[in-house]
Amino acid sequence: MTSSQVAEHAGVSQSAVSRTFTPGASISSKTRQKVLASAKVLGYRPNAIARSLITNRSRIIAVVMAYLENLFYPDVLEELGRALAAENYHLLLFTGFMDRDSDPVFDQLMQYRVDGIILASTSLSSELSEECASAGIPVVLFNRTTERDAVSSVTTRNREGGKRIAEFLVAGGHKSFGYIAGLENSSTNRDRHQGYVEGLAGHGITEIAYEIGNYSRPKRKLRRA
Amino acid sequence: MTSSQVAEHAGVSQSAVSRTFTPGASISSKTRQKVLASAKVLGYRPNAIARSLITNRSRIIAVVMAYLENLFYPDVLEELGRALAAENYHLLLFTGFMDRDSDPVFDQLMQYRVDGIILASTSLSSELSEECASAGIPVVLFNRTTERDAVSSVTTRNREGGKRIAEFLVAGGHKSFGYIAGLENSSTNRDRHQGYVEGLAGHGITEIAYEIGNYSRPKRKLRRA
DNA sequence: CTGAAAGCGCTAACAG
DNA sequence: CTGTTAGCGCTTTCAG
Repeated sequence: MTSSQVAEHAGVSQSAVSRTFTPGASISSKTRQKVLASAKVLGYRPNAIARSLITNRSRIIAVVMAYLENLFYPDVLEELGRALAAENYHLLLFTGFMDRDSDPVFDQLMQYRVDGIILASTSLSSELSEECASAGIPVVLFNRTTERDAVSSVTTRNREGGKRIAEFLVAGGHKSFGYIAGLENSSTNRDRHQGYVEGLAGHGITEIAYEIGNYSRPKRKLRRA
Repeated sequence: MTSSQVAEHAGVSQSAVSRTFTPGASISSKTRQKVLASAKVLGYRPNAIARSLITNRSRIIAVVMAYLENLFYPDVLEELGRALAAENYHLLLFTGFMDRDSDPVFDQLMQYRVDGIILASTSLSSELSEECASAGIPVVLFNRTTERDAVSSVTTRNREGGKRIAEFLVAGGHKSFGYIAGLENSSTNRDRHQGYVEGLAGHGITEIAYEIGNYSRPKRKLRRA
């Protein structure tokens, strides 16, 4: 079903059909009704692909989440899906690859001319971040930060969180302290650790056991709903 | 960056550029190299949107998962992402809406001319399932079954599972039995229940307490990674 | 408000 | 193997 076919059926021009499905386009409600009626009969839906080609906007946002094992991410994903749908955007998900080889992912992603990229649980090589910038594709990091100021990022206040944990433990009367790191060189981990150390330092505590955990646990097997 | 620009830069026809990026196309390796070189310099990537418009294949698979709260689904999603990427397909995710209003979702989904639809944690209204069929879009249900034979589905053997649980409990010497249902009218729940009842019946047990749980638990709040 | 016409970037015959 | 040509389905000037 194409707009031309609908136009023919409705006895109007193809442009009229296009205008019918373009919010705010200049069209009389009479013509509009005719088109809508024909569209319904023929089961017509505008072709988003063709539209994208000419408007240069795909209304697709790429979301890159290397893994979903961390329970936090599915929650985020669901929320993201809801929010994007509300704005009539669509979510192209890239997941299930190791953190290392994200470059080929971007190659794919660029080909779809996505309107924006949300990076969670992965980072962008500086080369690619530059390419996105020069291509005019907005990139936002989620739960990550970076020094490059071209890239926006959304995170929680990890340092504050670490500090509060420290206060909490001290207030609980604890006497010996430790810290189990996540991915050691992630900004998330650095910030939490810093806050924790600072918090304890405020109480004159400097002796803190340290271990690296990498957020690891035995790999989950597929489970049944 | 368009193929024409690359063609000009490389001193070949635009078709040559197209052929360079079409696996199996008839092109000399000399021309190919020239094109590849120019493409690299200019940072060219084929426009998947334009390609889709003419080939009528988007290489996009829509995955519909109403919610991701059940830990099983993120696992599936990750696996799906991996598998699709390996075949050079892309995953358009629809999530974060209530089970009821999935019809508008399909409206969106149809506009993108997806090559196929995977439905998990949601069902398709018969009307839409028909429309997909007539549009030639393959649909597969995941973790759901249906009577309509036009629709394929992938599930685990729930009946067998229910039966085995029964055997297990009996073998453990238990004497009184109960069953907590999930969503009561889902095929998944029906099959498990049936298997469980059958299994127990095999041992002459017919008295089984019954309660509906709806897989519920207090709604999870956003958690930090 | 409406239609005609030009093209978005690409693939797919078609000749050479 | 290569270039030329004709569209894919749509939006967007441009006249009327």
